[in-house]
Amino acid sequence: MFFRIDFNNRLAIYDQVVRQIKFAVAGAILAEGELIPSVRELARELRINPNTVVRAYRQLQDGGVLTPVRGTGLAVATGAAKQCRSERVELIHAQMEQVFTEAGQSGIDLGKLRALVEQQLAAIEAKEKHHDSRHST
Amino acid sequence: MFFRIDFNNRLAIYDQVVRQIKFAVAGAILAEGELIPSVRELARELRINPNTVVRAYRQLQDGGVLTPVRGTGLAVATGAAKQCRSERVELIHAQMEQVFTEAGQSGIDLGKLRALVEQQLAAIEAKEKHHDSRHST
Amino acid sequence: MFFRIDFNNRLAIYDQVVRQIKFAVAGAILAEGELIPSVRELARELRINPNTVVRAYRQLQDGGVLTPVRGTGLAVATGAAKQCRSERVELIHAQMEQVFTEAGQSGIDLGKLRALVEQQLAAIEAKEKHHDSRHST
Amino acid sequence: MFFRIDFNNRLAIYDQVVRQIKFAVAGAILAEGELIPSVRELARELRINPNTVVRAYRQLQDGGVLTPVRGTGLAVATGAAKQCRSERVELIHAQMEQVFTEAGQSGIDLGKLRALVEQQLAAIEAKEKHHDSRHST
DNA sequence: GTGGTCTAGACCACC
DNA sequence: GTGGTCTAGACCACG
Repeated sequence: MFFRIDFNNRLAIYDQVVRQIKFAVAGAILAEGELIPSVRELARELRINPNTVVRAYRQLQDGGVLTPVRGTGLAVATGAAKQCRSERVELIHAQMEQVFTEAGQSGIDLGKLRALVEQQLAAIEAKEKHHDSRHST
Repeated sequence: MFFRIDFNNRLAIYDQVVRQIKFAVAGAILAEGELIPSVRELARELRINPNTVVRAYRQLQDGGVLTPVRGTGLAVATGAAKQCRSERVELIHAQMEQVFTEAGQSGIDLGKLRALVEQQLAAIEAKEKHHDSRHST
Repeated sequence: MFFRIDFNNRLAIYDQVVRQIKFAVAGAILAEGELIPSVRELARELRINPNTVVRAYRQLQDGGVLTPVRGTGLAVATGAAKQCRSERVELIHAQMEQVFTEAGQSGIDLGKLRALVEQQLAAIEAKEKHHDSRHST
Repeated sequence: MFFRIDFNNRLAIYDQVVRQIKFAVAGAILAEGELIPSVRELARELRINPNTVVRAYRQLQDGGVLTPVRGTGLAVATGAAKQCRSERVELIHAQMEQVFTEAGQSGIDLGKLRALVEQQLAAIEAKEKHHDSRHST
């Protein structure tokens, strides 16, 4: 599929799944109306327990991102793309805030901090270019 | 004291204590050889259970940051400052990596991401200047 | 299970658990990869508090003897057997050193001391033979 | 004085003091009727808290090993030597038993165990000879 | 079911 | 007063 679980991440696994599904919808990797992978399939792929996937999917249904298709499975709800795009910024902002707050408390030199940040941004940029060269978004 | 606990943070409380003590040592807020607050005192101040502090302090002892002074309390170990300064970068780097990895996967626009980052950096810079104006490091 | 707690021993209970688990791994009573008893189970069996077991298990994880199997329990880490075998000698040596140092300071007659020692060794030998007769090592 | 405190020993400090005083009496290093060091003096020498010495001395008084000499201090009680000599074996035996029991449980090879023991015995023998060459007991 | 964490409250040895 | 240990009982995430 389109993402992996970071077992070292403090974020709960099902939360990671929720996030990533939302991101996929926001980025149109999952189109509205499209069927998402079955619980079993995603669980196998991510090597996590099916119950964990169930939990994530339920949360996404409750949030209006997914909608059940009788006898078929779950599909991305109509209107979910827009919603997820706006949530995306919030989610990232919230995480950024926490990390930078802690970094600020650490008393680290601002220059070093900026260097760390630039390094990360560059890594993303590199990955994006590589991705674009394969198929345009 | 010199920090607070974020009860909403997914990071375990004792881990937050460990982190903050390390940061304090790294930033020379706690000097080598200096006695740290007693278990009971810190617990009272942070409004957490003494056992939680005990656990953090024990971890710091195991890590060579603190050293016991028999019947008196715990003091910052000699050589801890240097160690904590290098650990500080690692800790922040690790967190950054996680957050930026997720941000990258989110497919967010690189410009928006950079804007978010700059906002955070500016906030830290502002806080630091304010701090410097009170007493120079 | 394979050991008991000596509540009169000055050694902390969780340290006794750590010790005995290491010995069990060293002696191949617990094989690498094998699941160890759950926290609750061992606590029930040894009639100690689960938290005490938690503490011991955590220490063993930190020491690389145990490794978590997500959602399943804790297993003996690969490579732990060798490590525990070498630790075993160190642990016993350290205890021996203490006792014999005190014995030496006591001014006891060397002959009497040797007699005490031989008595203990004989006891162990007897027990071992008895053990071997049940199932070969 | 005639002994040191092993701060790594699991035995409580005041217990170590008690033991060592008894051993000194048993070995006639402290003769019956002889004044023992004052609380302050011993505390300073062993680098322990005077209260700890007080506690040890009280225990020795309760055990009939020491007896107060009005306005002067504490002296070795008459009859203490014999008593301490018999206690000495018991004390060492008890410790030996514990250590060897634990060693037995460890499943260590009997040959290796015996080697460890012989090493310790040899160390004591060497020390004793050296001591005898200075002044005969 | 599993381990991980936290709280509350107790006792001990040592200063 | 200090830290060290243990118990009892609770909640959470994960399988």
